[in-house]
Amino acid sequence: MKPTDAELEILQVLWQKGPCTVRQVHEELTQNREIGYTTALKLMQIMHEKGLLDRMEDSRSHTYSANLTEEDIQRTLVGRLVDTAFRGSASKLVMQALGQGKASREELDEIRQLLNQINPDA
Amino acid sequence: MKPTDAELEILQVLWQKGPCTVRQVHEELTQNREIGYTTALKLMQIMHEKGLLDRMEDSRSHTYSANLTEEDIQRTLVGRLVDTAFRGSASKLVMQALGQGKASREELDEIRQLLNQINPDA
DNA sequence: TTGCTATTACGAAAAGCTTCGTATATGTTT
DNA sequence: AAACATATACGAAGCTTTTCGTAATAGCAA
Repeated sequence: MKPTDAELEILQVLWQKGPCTVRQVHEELTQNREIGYTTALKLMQIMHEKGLLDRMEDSRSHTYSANLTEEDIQRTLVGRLVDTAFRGSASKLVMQALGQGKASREELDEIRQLLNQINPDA
Repeated sequence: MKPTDAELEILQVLWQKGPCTVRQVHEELTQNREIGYTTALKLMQIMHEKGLLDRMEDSRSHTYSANLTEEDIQRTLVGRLVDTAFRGSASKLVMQALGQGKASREELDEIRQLLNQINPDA
């Protein structure tokens, strides 16, 4: 399940804030860019139809929540990117990401630790 | 410059085979999926208009080549994915990619070496 | 030359994504 | 109850991407 760009924006809000009404999501989105209320509503309705969001119809307004975790989507998107842009080589993607020089020393240490867990005797 | 999915397929062919005619690209694409000749042609014409491909009009048939390197596009796509799906954290993406367990021991060693180059005294 | 084949050019249909206007329903306030 | 505010529902327009049919063009073969 690969979300579209607009869908991913909405998922980000729900992952960070937890279950939200359309109004709450819309307010968050307008922090970053202009987008109409009914646009956000429509997107979330479609995402619900697709099974991407759960919906609680408690009160007058509905409360939506993400049906997949952030890690689920990250796994999907990384897998796709490896296949389509890196000819299946996850390590090439890793090298590219590390090469951008945006990771802090602490993050690099974390990665080192993970490497040791995967293949300790190197 | 973010290529579409279909555009990326074509770029992959050109990166691997070097400059190609539409026929050559089309033959390669049909190895993986069904796609009409004129569909491939149209895509390549559009990519040329966008500046994504160069075109040599030598003979009757034209020869196309990628205008950006594989690394250029990889950098763009990784950067976008980090921003949209990993909240800007390149190291989270790296952890996710490594966690999939698809990298061989040799690849992991390569990554270790790169880590040491970036931040040797850890 | 006349027809056959391979190629590009053009246009438009089909599908998916994004956007929002308008209508409708449901509470809330006076 | 009447007016108002807030929500959802619906439908459609606009844009991008993907697809291919048809026409025009250029070389090749008979």
